[in-house]
Amino acid sequence: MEPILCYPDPPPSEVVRALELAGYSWEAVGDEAAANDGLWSAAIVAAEEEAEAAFAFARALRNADASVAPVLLLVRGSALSELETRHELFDDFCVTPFHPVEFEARLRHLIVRGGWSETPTELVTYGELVLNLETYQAIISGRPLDLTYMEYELLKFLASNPGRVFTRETLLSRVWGYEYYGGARTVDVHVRRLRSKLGEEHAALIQTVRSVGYKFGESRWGA
Amino acid sequence: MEPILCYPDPPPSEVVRALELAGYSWEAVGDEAAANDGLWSAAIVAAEEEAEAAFAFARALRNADASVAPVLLLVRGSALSELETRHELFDDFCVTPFHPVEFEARLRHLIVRGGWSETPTELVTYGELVLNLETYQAIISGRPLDLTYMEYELLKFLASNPGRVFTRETLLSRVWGYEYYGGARTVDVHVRRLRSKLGEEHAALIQTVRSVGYKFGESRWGA
DNA sequence: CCCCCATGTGAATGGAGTGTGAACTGGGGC
DNA sequence: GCCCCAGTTCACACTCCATTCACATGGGGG
Repeated sequence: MEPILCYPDPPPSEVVRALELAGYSWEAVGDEAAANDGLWSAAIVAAEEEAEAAFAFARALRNADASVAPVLLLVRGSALSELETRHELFDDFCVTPFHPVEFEARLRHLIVRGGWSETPTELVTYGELVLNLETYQAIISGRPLDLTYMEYELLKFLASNPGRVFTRETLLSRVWGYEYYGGARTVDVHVRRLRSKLGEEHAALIQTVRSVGYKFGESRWGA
Repeated sequence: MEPILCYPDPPPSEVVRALELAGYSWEAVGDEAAANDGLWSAAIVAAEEEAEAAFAFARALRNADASVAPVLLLVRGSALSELETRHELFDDFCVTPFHPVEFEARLRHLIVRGGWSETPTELVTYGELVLNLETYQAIISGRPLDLTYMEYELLKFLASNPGRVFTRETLLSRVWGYEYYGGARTVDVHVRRLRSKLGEEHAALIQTVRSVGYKFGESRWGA
């Protein structure tokens, strides 16, 4: 996906934080000249300080025939009235200070509606393992894994909490999700099937902790 | 100027107050039938309570060919994540409780801009499949498909979100409408009819994800 | 008014997925 | 070296799910 254009350079720290949190790639520019090279999936223009300069930048973006990326304007609540005569300069605005969730929702809406790019996919990754939560698919070292529902759920849970040890009882209640009498073997068997499908070289991703349970990946406390 | 359409009837009191304050004329309706008579400069859909009904109303607005009024959605901050797959239903949203000044600014922006995102092409394509949203026709490999209304709607929804898995419940609520009671078998049967009409070679476009639901086409593996 | 087509629902079927018991393995402690 | 315990592996039975068929409903057009 194309990165997101930010103005000014550097952007406000809350913008950077929200972008990183949402997993977008971005790039900051200080003037319109720099904005004309490259493709952008959206542009964020912070008009909290030096509003006039920001408006000028937005106008330049609009005039540049190449870039038709949608513009998200950041503005103080006290400055909302200044938008009244500038509707042509932006596509959406966000009142600062903003909540990161609202910010991301507006950004996503702009990008999706603008048809500029696809939404970032929800992924769980660990090393060479990638779980696509939207498509229920798993890939390791580029090779697709053909997992059943329970195998997928178990792997997702483990990979979402790498390095942490779970007892069989915990796994049964968190993955299977119901009160369970006996049958701790169930977990073992599913772990075995997972290991065999992960293949020889990655089977060690799921480690046995004797007398305790299983954990995924390396411990955070060092090998 | 044409009045502003409000849903539900009566609208939330804060909406009424803000509209009166800003001097807009408005009218409230309780269902989509009432919305089809008359011209509106914008539509405000409050989805704070009974979000599903509100989404269904917004969808009906979008489908009604007559009304092209831009839609402003009111939504709780905690419900922002529900917007993720519903971007086509609205043009802008406002998080409640809102400040009247922000509300008015968004409304004005919508009206002035006239709803900013006209979809450039009314086509949905995936591989050899082409859906013409204006003429309600479907073509695959150059061969026209004779689809019924529900089959078309289902295929449109799936093809608009390729690679993503949807549960039967999600499909029922998103394609059939909200709070549809009854058989998940309904989805299965329609999928089967779609597959048979797609023909042997393309039947695999709709994939079954066991214990989960259905998905369309291949997965998207974000960067 | 009747027919036809679109749509929804229940039941039968076949098969993939899952759980369980039992045999097997391996390692640590005595 | 032996025993015991925990984990692993295997085979099989059974449950649950998707598919498919057959039929009921109901609305629109001829």
